[in-house]
Amino acid sequence: MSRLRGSVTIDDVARHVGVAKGTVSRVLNNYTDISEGTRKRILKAVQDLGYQPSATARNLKRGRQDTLGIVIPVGHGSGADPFLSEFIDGIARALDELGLDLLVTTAHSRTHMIETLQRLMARRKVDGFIVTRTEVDDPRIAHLLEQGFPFVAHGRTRDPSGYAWFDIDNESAFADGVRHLYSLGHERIGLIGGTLDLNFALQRRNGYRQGLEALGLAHDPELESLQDVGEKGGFAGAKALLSLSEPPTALLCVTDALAIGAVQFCRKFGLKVGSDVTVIGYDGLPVGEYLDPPLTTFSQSAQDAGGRVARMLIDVLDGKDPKSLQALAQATLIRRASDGAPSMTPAALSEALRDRLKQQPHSGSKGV
Amino acid sequence: MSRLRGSVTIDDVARHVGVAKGTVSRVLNNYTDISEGTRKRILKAVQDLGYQPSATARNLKRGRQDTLGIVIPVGHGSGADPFLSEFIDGIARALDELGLDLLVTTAHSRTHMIETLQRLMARRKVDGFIVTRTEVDDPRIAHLLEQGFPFVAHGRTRDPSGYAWFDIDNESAFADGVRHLYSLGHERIGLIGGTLDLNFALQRRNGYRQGLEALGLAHDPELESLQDVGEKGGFAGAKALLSLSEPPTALLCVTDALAIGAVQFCRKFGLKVGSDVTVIGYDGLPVGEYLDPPLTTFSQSAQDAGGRVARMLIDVLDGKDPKSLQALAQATLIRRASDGAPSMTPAALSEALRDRLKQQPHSGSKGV
DNA sequence: TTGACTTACAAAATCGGTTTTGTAAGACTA
DNA sequence: TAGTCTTACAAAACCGATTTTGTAAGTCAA
Repeated sequence: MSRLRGSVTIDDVARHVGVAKGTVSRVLNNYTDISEGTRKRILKAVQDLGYQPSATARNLKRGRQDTLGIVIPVGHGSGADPFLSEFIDGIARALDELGLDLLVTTAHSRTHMIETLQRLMARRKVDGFIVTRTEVDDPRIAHLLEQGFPFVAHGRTRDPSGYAWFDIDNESAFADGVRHLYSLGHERIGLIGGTLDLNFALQRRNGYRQGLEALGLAHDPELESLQDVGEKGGFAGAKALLSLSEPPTALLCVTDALAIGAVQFCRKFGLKVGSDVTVIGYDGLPVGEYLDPPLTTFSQSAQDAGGRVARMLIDVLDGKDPKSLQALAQATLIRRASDGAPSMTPAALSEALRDRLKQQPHSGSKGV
Repeated sequence: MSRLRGSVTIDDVARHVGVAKGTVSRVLNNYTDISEGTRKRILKAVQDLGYQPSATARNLKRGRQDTLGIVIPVGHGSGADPFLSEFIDGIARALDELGLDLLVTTAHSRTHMIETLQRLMARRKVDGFIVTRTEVDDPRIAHLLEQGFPFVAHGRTRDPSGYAWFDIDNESAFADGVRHLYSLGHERIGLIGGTLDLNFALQRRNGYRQGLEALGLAHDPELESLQDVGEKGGFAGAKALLSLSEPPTALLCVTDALAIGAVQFCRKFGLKVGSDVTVIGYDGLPVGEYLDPPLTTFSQSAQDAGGRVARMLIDVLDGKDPKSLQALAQATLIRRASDGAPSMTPAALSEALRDRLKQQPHSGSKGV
C-alpha cells in the first residue's frame, strides 16, 4: 500500500544490496566505517533505484526541518508589497544552494500573525523565521525571543541588542537626503512619513530631523505629514504639505509608494515634479524608473537583503550567537529626474497651487 | 534530550492523563469510541500542557505534508514578477483557512526548475504543485503528468485537456481589445507581444488577430512586435512599431510591463499617450493607476486567481478528477486614461515622430 | 446462564529514516 | 598464542505521531 509513485525507500535499497538499512544510511551520510566495496554497491543501487531519502522521516529523527519560515504582513486588501517579491527571491536563491526551503505565509492582523507563528513553531514546520517590516515594539520579536526560537529580523526594533538583524542605516540615509536637497537649493523640506509604529518610519523621520539640525535649518513640525505607507497616503501627504501657507518645495518620502502618490498629486494640479516640486522616494522599486519623471530614490537591493538575511539565519541555526550577527548597510541615492533646484519660492508655489485648486484640476498628462 | 523548547509530545499528554497515547490520538482525531469522561480529561490535558502534534511525525505516518509547492521562474536578474506577490498572497489566504502551508522556491532556468520540482517530489516535501506562467510546451507540466504528481496550472499549454487549470480567456480579451480600439476610431492597431513560447503571449496574439479579422481589418504582420515581456521590451516594441512608415495609432500590449515601457518611449519622444498614441496593457497592476497617464489595462485579480488555483489543487488532492477542474475567467477592461480617439493619422504620426527623432529627445516630463 | 456483541481502551505495529549498540572476523600486540 | 584492537557491518532502538489489533468488562438476546 505504498504511497502513489511507489516511492522507493531505504529498505528497498538495503534489500536490493543485501545489507542492513542502517548501512545504507551510513553510506549516504558519509560515515567512514564502510568498506569501499559495499559503499560502491550501495551507491550504485541508490542510482539504479532512483532513491531519495524522505525529508519527513529524516526530519522526524533529526528534529530539524530544513525549512525556514517567513510570515508576511498584508494590509487589509492593500495587496502585497512589491519590495517583498524580490526579497523572497533573494532568500530562495540563497537557500537553494543549501537545499533548504522557504515556507511563506501571510497574516492580515497582529493577532493572526502571532497565531501563525505559534502554529508553525509548535507543529515544528520550520527551523527558524525571517521577520520583515519590524515595528518599534514588535510583538513577533518579543514572542520569538521569549520562546527562544531562532529568527533574524530584516529591520530593527526599539531595542535591537538581543537578536540578529540586518537593516539599512535609515537615519543616515534621510539625513543625507536632507543635505542633498539643501545643496540643490531647498530650504523648506517636507517629510511624508509613515506611522511611527513602523521602525523604519520612525528612524527615517529621525534622520530627517537630524539632517535639518546638522544644517542649522529650523525644524517645523508642520512640514511632517505621517500617512499610511501606500500611494494614497502619498497623495494625501502631498496635499497636506503643499496646501500649507508656506509649503515645502521638496518632499522626502519614506517609501516609493508614498512618492508615487505624491507625484500624482503634483501632476493632477499641474505642478512640475523635479522643478516646481522635488520628490524623493525610498526603496528603489524598478518601476520608479518608468514614472514621469523617473523617480529619484534611495535604493537597497531587496534581493541582496534577502540573501543576507537568509544566510544570517542559517548561521543562527548553526549555533552562532545571534548578537554577533547584526549588520547595517548604507542606502545609496539613485538620482533620476524627480529632484532638482526649486523653480519657485514657497510663497509662489503656494499661490500657484491655490490658483490650480480653484480651477478644474488637470485631468492627466499635459503631454508636450 | 528533548528538542529545544521542551516541545511536549503525545506521550507526555498520555502519561499525564494515564492513558495510552493511541487514545490521545483518537480523541484528537475525533474517533467515536471514546467515553465522554476520558475525552474531556484528555482535552483538558492537551490544553494545560499546550500540546500541538508534530507535523513531521503525523506526516510520516499519513504520507501527506499539508504543504503545497510553487516554483517561481525568475528571469536572469530581472527580479520577480510583481503580479506574483499578489498571487501568492491569494494562495496563502486560501491555505491558511485549511491549515495548509505554501513552500516557495525560485528557479532561474528550465533545467533548474525541473531539478527543483524533482527534489521536492522525491523528498516528499510537498503534496502538490502550482505551476505558473505556463509555456506552450511546458516541460514542467509534461514532467508532472508523467510522474502522476498532483498539480494545478495557472494558465494552459498547447494541449490543456489532461490536467487541472485556471486561466483567463486571453483570446476574447484581446479580440475585445481590438474591437474597443476600433470603436475609438483606430484602424491601424499594433501588438506588442511576448515571445511565443509563453502560452498567454501566443493566445493574446491569436486573440488580436481574431479581433482584426472579425472587424474585417487587414492583418499586417509588420504591426506585431514580439519582445521580452518587461519594460525594456515595451520600449523597444514601441520604437519598432512607431518607426514604421505607416505606424499604428494604438498599441495593444500583452503585459502592463510592456505597456509601461511603451508609454516611456512615447513620453521620451513627445508623443501624448491617450491621444497621439493609445496604449493598453494587461495585468491590472496597481501601479498602473499612478502612471501618467493612468494606464488602461485588462485586469484579472491576481489574489483571486491564487485563491482559485489553491482550492482547485486541494480538490485534486482530495481525489477529484483533474480534468473536471478547468476554469476560464474573463478579463475586464479597466479604462483609465491611456486610450482615446487618435489625434492624428498614421502618416501624421510618422512625420511627428520623425521630427522628434531628429531633434534632441525630450528629457522627461513637460509638465504643464 | 451462556455465547455473541458492544464499548472503551491498551498494546503493538507502522511510517522511513538516523543513531546506538552489539558482534564476528581479521590484524596487531605482548 | 592468547588477549586486545580494529574493521565492517547487522540488529535494534528511536523520533512522534496514526492505525491496527487485541482484550477485559458490560449488555443483550436466546
